[in-house]
Amino acid sequence: MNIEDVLRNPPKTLEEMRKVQLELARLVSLKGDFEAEYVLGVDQAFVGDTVVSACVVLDRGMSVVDRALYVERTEVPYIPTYLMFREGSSAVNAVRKALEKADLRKKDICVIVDGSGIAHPRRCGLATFVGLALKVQSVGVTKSRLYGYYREPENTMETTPLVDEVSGDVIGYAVKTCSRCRPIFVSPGHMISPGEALKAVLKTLRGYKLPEPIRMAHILASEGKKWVKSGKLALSDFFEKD
DNA sequence: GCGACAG
DNA sequence: ATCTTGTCGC
Repeated sequence: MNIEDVLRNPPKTLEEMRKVQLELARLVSLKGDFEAEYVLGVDQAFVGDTVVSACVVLDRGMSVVDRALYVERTEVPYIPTYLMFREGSSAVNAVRKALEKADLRKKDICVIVDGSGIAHPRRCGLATFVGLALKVQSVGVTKSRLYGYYREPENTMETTPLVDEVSGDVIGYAVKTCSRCRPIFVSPGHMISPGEALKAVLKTLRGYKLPEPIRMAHILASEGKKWVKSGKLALSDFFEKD
């Protein structure tokens, strides 16, 4: 069983999904530094069960280089810890489309996803799924905690470790990115260490609560959602032009 | 049984 | 995530 099979033939029951996550978690690599030339942000918006995935490509200076939208239907409802089965396919396709448009090499990118990495009960969140599916470096960022113990960071830009509730391993960090905001949670998705995942987020912050890649993707997804509702954007084919 | 629970 | 206007505060 490999991840291509998962994308082609998605598990149907929760038990199957749980098993898939456990298997995929074994394939994760927590080695790697944040040295990519380009940072991609991925986020989703919804219109009923239609997923609108947005992927924005930025350079190290956080200037937007390219954007891509991918729209598809989803069968799976939102169930905590099983988010990858609802948004994973669309998210992966949006990144593929962006990679093709900008003609980028997987070795030169880091994908920051709006969702958990290994900070997940079975160490297999949405960011991990995207990283494994495309074999690219990925980082997960969430606005609330899904899994792990942590001490509330008190001062702006203070970071505290996110600890695995069972093993005690450091699986990510809580970061108080702005004075009067709740912290965001960062964890490695694939091919990067917890410390470097944190560096990736800190280096892409630009005065807002969320790192630029995610913030930009969120804005694009909202635009895409608007277009879908007005009929100006239809379901994507496997690979179509713009 | 009760509470927790990404988006 | 989504439904939604104004509004309090840095």
